[in-house]
Amino acid sequence: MARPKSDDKRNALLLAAEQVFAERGLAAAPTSAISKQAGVAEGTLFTYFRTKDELVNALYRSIKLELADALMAQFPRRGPVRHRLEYLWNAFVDWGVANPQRLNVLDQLSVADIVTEESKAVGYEPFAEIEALALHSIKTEILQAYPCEFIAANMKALAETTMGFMNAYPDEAGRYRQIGFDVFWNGVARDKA
Amino acid sequence: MARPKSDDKRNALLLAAEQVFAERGLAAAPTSAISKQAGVAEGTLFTYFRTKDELVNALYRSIKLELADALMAQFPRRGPVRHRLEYLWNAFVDWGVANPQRLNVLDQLSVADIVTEESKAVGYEPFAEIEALALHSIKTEILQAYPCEFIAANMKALAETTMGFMNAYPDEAGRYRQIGFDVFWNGVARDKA
Amino acid sequence: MARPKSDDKRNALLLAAEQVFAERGLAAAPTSAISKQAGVAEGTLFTYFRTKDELVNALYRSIKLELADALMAQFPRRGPVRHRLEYLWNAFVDWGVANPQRLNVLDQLSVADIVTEESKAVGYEPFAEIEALALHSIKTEILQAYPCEFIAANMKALAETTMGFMNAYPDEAGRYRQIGFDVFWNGVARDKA
Amino acid sequence: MARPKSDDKRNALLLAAEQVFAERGLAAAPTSAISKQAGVAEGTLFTYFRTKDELVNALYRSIKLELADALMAQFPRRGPVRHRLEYLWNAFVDWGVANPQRLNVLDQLSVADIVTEESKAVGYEPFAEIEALALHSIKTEILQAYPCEFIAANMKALAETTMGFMNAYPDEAGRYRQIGFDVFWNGVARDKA
DNA sequence: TATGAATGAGTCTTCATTCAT
DNA sequence: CATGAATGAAGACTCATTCAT
Repeated sequence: MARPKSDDKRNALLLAAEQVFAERGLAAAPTSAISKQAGVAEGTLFTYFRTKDELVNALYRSIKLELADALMAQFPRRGPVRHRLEYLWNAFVDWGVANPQRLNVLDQLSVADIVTEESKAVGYEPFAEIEALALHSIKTEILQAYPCEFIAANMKALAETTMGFMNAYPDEAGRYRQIGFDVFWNGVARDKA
Repeated sequence: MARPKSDDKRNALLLAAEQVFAERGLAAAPTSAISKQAGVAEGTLFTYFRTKDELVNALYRSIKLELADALMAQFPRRGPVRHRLEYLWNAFVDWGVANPQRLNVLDQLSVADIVTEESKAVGYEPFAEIEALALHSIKTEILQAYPCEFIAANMKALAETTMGFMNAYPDEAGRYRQIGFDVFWNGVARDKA
Repeated sequence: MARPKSDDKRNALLLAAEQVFAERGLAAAPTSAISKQAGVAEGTLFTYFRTKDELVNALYRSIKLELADALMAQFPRRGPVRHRLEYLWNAFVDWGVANPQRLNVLDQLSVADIVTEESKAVGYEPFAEIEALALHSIKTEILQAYPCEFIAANMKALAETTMGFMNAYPDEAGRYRQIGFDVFWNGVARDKA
Repeated sequence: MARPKSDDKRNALLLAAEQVFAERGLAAAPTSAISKQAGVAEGTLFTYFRTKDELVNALYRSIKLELADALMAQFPRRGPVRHRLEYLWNAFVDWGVANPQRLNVLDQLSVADIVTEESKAVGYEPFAEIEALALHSIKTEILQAYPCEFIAANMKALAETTMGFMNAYPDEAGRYRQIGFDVFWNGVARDKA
């Protein structure tokens, strides 16, 4: 499809949606509030996204993509396994702490049934790539013989938990980031560090 | 009393709410669908719960209570720490797999802002007892010197991840239950098993 | 129709209706509020009045009847015309000031279309009698040659206006009662007093 | 602007509200009936008036304004007091007889507690001007030494009574208009005409 | 007869979406 | 393409009335 005139407007709408969802909750967020926050007319939203659901799904993908980029942009392709995993961990956790609103919305979207399976698949794609890249090069070496996706899922779960504590106790954010990773590493590595 | 308010009907409404929330999502669940599913008139819902929010909060508390009971009813007060933690793990995970719908709704409610802080506090109460009982007796012995709530939160996160895999791969449910616990235990225990 | 058991309850309901209408306005007065105020169950109201409309009409008649009684109980059958009219005036106005709530409700009911024409006729009956008694014995003497009901209607209108001022400025209630009557008398009498 | 808000539609809604209130009573007038009568969709009403209350208040003000205009447009600024008062009387009474529905609704609104004090104040404004103009120039001359507002209130009360008779007996409307004014004038003037 | 839970039509209002300007 | 008024299908909640107890 030919893109509508302004990418700026599209981005403004996505950003506005994120803000409104974070403030009022996904359920109670009318499109009118989103377009207002974005500084465009109510009808304009629908020239960029055919329906509200489409906007929500686009937002989900956009956040997922940005997150994937945060993880991969500087990912070290070489070096000790522990270092590389810790790099991923820190990149993930730092992103979440730097973008609490975005993380919050991502949480909401992840349980909302508006997000289609297709979007979830698309959103997962870059992570599959990351995992493939990171874990595959690693598995045989020193991690437990668990399914690759299981390890990744656990990492994600522990990282999100850790973010929660980092946000709740900013003074000890550094410590939580560290012990969070320790829990993960000790949980899945064959030998303790 | 003319016709006393029936506990059956109240429970039917809670159950119906759970089903409808699971099917259509918390956001898109009209009270009319709930009363219909419960087999009562639309108005009847409001003689048992003054508002929709009140119903949602009651449901949250009810699920939390049931879950607490599933964990605590047979909880072994003595014995090796590992055993007792594994008991909790299995009880939680088995409950979640046996009640996927209920767990799903609990997840939705946990991020919904309809659930009040008070409800969250009430819902947390029985778990505080678990934590006190389980973790306090443990901390000094063989677990890492992490904040008690951090360990609990990690346990919950890993357990929910594990449940996801148990549901996705029923044939290997037993194995996932086991390795899930291993990840947790190795992550937080001072010495590997 | 055979009267239900308790006249007390019937009166309690009428009184309660009056209070609730005065407080919340005729429009926003649910029957449940009335029965609660009367100290009976919601259903009980409907054993004394088949419908809400019937209750409203009964209340209208009851107030009208009480008012008529206030006017006629001690009405002087003899004496100078001016005195007797002034007696009526004072009785009316004093009743309204003593029962502002009842007067307020009467005003609401008078414009509400729930009150049937029949009720209005019935409510007017005693006043017709009063007028007949008072004015007929008077007309030919010293009042203007206006239709009897026109004079009565003017008297009522002026009296209600006067009551408004008496309620608004209680310190000058006596004065308003007096000048109100003067306006009426000078308006309809053939010669100024 | 896309489609500007149309004054026609706004007026249609006010007129429709007036008709529906007159027919069914203020209490039993759903907004759906109003929008239907106005020939617009149910939702449209709420783009012109945020709430039903706002519509009601706007209607009150609009009627009051129209009435004020009917009285003042041609009001004679000079001439004998009696003439000028009679002009006002006739203008008021003629307006009421020509717009019985509007007058009826005004009466309903005047006792309804939906109409705010602010609206009442605004609605009274033009009449204050009338009073100032008419009565102030008069008080010292030939009227009784009554409070200005008391005279005005009596005038209104008598006028509405008169209108009732004019409507009830159209054949004698002219006569009632005359004798109504006579009652008023004789009631408040220092000397009989 | 008294009670109050049960009923469901009806109320005001919101909101995603369309379309005239 | 941008605008925002128009639309009408829901949605949460109320309430007069019924009826099981």
